[in-house]
Amino acid sequence: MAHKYQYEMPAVAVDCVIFGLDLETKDLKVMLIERDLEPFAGMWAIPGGFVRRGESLEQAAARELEEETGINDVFLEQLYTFGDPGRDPRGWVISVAYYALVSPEGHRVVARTDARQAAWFTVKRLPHLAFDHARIVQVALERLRGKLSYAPIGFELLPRKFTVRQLQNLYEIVVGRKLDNRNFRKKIFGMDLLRELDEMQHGVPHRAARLYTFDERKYKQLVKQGLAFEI
Amino acid sequence: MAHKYQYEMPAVAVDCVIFGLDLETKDLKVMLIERDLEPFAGMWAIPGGFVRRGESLEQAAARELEEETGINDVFLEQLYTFGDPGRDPRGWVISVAYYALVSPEGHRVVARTDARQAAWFTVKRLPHLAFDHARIVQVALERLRGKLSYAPIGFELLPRKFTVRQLQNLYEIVVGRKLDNRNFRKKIFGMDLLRELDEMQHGVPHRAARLYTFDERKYKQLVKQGLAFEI
DNA sequence: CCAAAAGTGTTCTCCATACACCCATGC
DNA sequence: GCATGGGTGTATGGAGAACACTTTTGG
Repeated sequence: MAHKYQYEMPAVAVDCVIFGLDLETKDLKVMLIERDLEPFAGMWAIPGGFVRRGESLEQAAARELEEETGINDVFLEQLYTFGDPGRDPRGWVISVAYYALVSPEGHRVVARTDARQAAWFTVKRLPHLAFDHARIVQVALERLRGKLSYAPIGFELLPRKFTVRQLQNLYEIVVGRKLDNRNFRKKIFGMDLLRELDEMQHGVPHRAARLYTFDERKYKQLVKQGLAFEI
Repeated sequence: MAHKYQYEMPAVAVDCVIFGLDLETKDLKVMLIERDLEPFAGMWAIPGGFVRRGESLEQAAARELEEETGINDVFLEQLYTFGDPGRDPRGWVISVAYYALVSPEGHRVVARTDARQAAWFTVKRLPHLAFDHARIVQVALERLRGKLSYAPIGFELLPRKFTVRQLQNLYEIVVGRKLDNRNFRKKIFGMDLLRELDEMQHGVPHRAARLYTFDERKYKQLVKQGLAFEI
């Protein structure tokens, strides 16, 4: 039982930075919710809440994600734990932050039934955030940028079937710099991680691009051989 | 006040994986303490304890480190937060894990005054550990190995004045594979991060090697220029 | 003078980069 | 037929990897 310890105890929350991609505007987005309770009522924040007895931290993060935004079954990874005294005006609250990567499919617009609204914001122009959430988003962005170059997590931000150009756009958006398309293709195809589909892109006013999927089996084989993903 | 929340609350601990280097035997070591309290009394564990009101998580980790091993003023970085239900037989305890890197100077042998003993163990042959500490050490090892190749944290494990060979040994020990000394020197010197001292190694039964120190100012300049450390 | 580790250059291969044009499709 | 993005090859330079001998010192 927790209360047998001699010291005062903190509350433990999980908060989740949700990243999404707007393939049209080529923007990296973060999903925020509008707080309906004090403190910071009416202000934007990343979704989160208190951990419950009997659940793991990751389960708690997934539950809060689902409850507050309707998003489920996405890439979710622990980011960092924030525990500075004074970070929450209610008292002593330690927050275990996670970040999620969601594909554009099915999560384009999130409509929640409860009063609280959720909406996507471009990372370049975020509103003022509640608590220390600006800091948390900052850390999440650094992690995403860093990890993208050595782990195949970018695919989580794309639809299941995507074009090579979309993949390149993703990297350009997150890294923040243009890449040479010939060199990019060489590298991607050289890793042999994409499965070419018979299907083509459609509904575009120009030549249709071929669609690919990320081949997780090939990736796992590659890892076993000691070869790493790198862009 | 924490107790106004409706849910039961966990206790929050910090635990710390302490890495050290044995330059003689070329072993990577972890410092463990023998528990004197239940649960797991008499078993080896990584040092840790509960966070107190008013201190940050990092302060708590540093305090526990000092209290239980006498080590202070060392590299300390947050690792991961472990919160699976059932990880602590006393009840619901979430642990924020840190890892520390200590240099051989002054911390070769730790003699604590209280009953609990602390000792260095080779990572290759650790005893059975209390709680989920084996898992925590495992995660810390992976982080150390990974981070060593893109951040200049290895110097934290060496004495302030070291030879190039000692630096190479460090990398060979942690990465677990022999490196070509000519290529290693080329790379290290090419980054221009070491300050050459007028001093030489002494007390060795063969040609004495030159001593160097890590030049943090040069490193910070390098980072500003967008150039990254890499081995 | 012998043992042991320090210190030093060159060659080759491969990968990253730079760079420009034709192709397919929708309108 | 034209506008728009899709898709393709080559040449060059730089970095990493492979590789062996001389130098210095203590004993």
